[in-house]
Amino acid sequence: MPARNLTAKGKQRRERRIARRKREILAAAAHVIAEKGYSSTTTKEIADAADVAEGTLYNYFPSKREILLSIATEADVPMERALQEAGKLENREAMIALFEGAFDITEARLPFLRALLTEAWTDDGILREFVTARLRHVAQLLQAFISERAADGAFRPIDPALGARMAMGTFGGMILPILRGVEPLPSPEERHALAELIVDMLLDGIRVRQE
Amino acid sequence: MPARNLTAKGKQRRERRIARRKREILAAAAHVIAEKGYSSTTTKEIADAADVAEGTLYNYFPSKREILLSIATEADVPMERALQEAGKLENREAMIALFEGAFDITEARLPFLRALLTEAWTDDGILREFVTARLRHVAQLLQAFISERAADGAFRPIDPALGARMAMGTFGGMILPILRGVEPLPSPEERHALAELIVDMLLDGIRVRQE
Amino acid sequence: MPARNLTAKGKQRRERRIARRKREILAAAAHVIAEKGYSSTTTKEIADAADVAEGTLYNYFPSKREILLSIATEADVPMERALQEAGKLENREAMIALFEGAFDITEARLPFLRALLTEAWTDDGILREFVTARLRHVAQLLQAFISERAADGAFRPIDPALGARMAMGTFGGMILPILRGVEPLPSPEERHALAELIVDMLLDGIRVRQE
Amino acid sequence: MPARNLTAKGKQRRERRIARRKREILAAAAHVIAEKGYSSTTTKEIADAADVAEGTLYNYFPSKREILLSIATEADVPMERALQEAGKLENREAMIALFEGAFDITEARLPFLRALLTEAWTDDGILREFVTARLRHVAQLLQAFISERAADGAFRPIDPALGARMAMGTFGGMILPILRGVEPLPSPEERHALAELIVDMLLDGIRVRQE
DNA sequence: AATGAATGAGATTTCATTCAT
DNA sequence: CATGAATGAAATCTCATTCAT
Repeated sequence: MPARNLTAKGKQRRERRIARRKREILAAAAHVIAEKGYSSTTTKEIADAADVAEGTLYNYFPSKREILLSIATEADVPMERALQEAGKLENREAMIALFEGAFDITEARLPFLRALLTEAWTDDGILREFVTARLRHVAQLLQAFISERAADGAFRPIDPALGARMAMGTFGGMILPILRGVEPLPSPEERHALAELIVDMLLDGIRVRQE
Repeated sequence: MPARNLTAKGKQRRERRIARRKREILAAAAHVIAEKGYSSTTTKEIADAADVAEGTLYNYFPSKREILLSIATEADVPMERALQEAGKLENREAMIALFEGAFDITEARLPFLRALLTEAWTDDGILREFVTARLRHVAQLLQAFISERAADGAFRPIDPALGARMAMGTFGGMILPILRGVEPLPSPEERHALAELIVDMLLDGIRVRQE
Repeated sequence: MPARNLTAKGKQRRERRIARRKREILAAAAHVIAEKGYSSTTTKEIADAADVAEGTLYNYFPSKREILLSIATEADVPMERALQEAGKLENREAMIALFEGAFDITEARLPFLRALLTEAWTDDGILREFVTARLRHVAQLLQAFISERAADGAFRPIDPALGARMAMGTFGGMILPILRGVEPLPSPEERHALAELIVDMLLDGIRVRQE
Repeated sequence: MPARNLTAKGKQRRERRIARRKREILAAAAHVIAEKGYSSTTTKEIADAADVAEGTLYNYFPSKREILLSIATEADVPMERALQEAGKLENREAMIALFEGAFDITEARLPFLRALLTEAWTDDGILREFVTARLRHVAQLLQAFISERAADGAFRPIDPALGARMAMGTFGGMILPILRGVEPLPSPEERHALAELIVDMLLDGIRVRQE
């Protein structure tokens, strides 16, 4: 029997090896691209970072651009999952969990997210497909939450869209310096306290209640 | 006739002409770079946008990189000025003026700022020299304000640095989509109301006071 | 007045210079491609043959392939012209003139034709656009001629299409070794005699008339 | 179990298997190379066409170039054989048989011949070794035939070399479009009639004898 | 000063060949 | 023997910069 008929087991092992190598290249590429931006990064730098020859990249990705898109997708996966888990925002605790989870995702995919944001800043296609869509989803969750609370008189009657954008901006103000690499990630212990702080500031502001 | 026998007046006119052409090139370059990012933008594209030949660029700037740095400086000028005018934050009105002024600067220099931020996201030198320094200045103003109010019992005793970052993040959440071009600039009339809203939300939060 | 407004004269001179350089590059490229075939020829070889830098090629042609197509067009021009001049074939002399003219074109465009035929052999698009169309035109002229002569009893009643193909094949048998470079071009003096011979052989064959 | 303890029978079977696989690869390669030309054809395309892995090619041929040379040889074999059978041309029937046989060889080796001619057009080595040599052999047969007939007054006293070239050109005009794939092969029944026509045209031309 | 063709270093991509499995 | 991922040399193409006009 010629060797061209691989056993099922051998085929699986091969597929796993390919998938693993693909992930390795993507991780290396995300690191370099996060540092320098996509167009300033050369395929040679990606290859060196992944410790393979330049030609090898092209056994796994048809072009440099396709590497970038795979990074975007990879960065997208856990966001998608987290949002599905987040479900409906119902109260302070759910909001805290949402922000806390966002810190966790950031940790897990820091270079991927940083590379993604870099390109989203100039590439409309990537912005729309991978960033705007997700942010809109979050904004909807927040808006629905704000509207409900406003309806039962718990929240002030501001424009829910504006309120959502402020909440996201507030979180963005925390997370962007981390993604950019000028601030360290908060430790897992600090995250809960920080998320609480953000939520409380959003809810009650900085000013002491004048009773 | 050689150019060396110029009257003082002629010399001035020549200098003004050069300065004007330089600004034209910078404005054109800022537009293109804001759209595509620095390294994806070619000198030909800049030259075309400025309606000059490629070689002409090099009569005004020694290199492509120097064009980027000039853009950053140009974007920086009004921020510097605004901060000096802002002086000490003293009360709600001063905060509102700070945010409102930021909208005005954004309008005046939109492509410059967008180009600047694009590169700051990946270029540490530009980040430090043109962005971090300014943001730190704003952060200090806000921190001092928060500390004072906290001292006299008007604000809650949160970490002033954190409070400042939240304030800036909140504003960033408003301004980034505008810089990115996915949201329109608020009209001059809207700006004051928007700045008031931001400040009030920061001060009192979204939740209705439970008296 | 800034230099960007060129005089009409200067513009013409510039255009002539560009056209001349374009022809130089094409001629050099045709030489190399005629020798080695299109895909075995590197842009470096073309550039060296034209005595310019590799990058310069791309100031005149958007891609290597476009150079090939320009060669094909260039080779096509005189054939087109000759066919228009050939008009209707009417008698032995017109046939002789047709074949003799084909020798002249071959001399004028030898490398272009050789490069063209090389690629037409494997490239269907080039074959159809630049070769088949011309050959079909010639075939039609010959067929019409044969049909007329057959109608008035001067020619034997063979299939005119077949007769045309034989005539062209006969000429091809003379010209292909020349295009391939294994036979020298006949001198201008030899050409007429050769064309006469071809035509007479076509008309009367090799066999002596058995009266 | 090591392969070295093979019986004579086993050895033969192994050799036959190797030879068979080699022929399969060559046939596949000839197909692809005939379509695209040698240098535009990749080893991957050859391997895919032969339904083996790229590496497998190198178990049978030391290099891509060697595959081409084997194709040339393969194309050459039946021509060699046919020429030996053709023996001396003696009369009209022998000429017809020569041309008819050439159609048969063409059918048997179409992709091999097409691939061979493609490369012979640009590769001097291949031209000399595989094409010129054969053609010269045919030309000699034809020349000898023409000379003899001319000596006994049956043929007109033209240059025998020229006559041979015209005969071959005439046949080339029929066969090249078939090799190129723009005309279909004549059916076995048509071939004899076609060969007769070619020979009669060569002998007596197209013009009706004016008795 | 202004021009834009020329340059060549360097970027992306291809592909014949090797080699560990 | 068969495989196909890995390799890296070489190909095509890009573009910041220079320079003759």
